[in-house]
Amino acid sequence: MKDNHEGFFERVYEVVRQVPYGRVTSYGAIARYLGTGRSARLVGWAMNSCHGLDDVPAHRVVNRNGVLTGKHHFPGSRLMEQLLENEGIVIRDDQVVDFNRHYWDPMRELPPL
DNA sequence: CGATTGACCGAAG
DNA sequence: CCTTCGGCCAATC
Repeated sequence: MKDNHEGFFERVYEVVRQVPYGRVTSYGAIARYLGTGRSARLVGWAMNSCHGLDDVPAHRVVNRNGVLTGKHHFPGSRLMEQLLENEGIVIRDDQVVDFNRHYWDPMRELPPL
């Protein structure tokens, strides 16, 4: 509880870590929650560094379209899809079915900064 | 310190 | 509908 914001990553990780089981969120939503808003790419960048962090369920983070954009970065070919389906989420054509229903908005669920 | 990039988003052609 | 472009911000080369 002191070096929380060593970098932008830690802040992203913190939000992703709070994503409940069986839920998904988007990069833009996290970015907006952090206040960066227009820098959703930074969130994706942070995920690039999330390799090795088991506390950061990157598979629960998709783009605003509900498409598993980062699935290509996961080991294997369909690990991300399997992880999501393992949580009860249905994936079809690399896309989350009923994304709106599984969507978890940090701004809506988490308290404001 | 300058230039590049990156798992995005949104708009425009 | 699909492709292209710009922006925005931080980390990396």
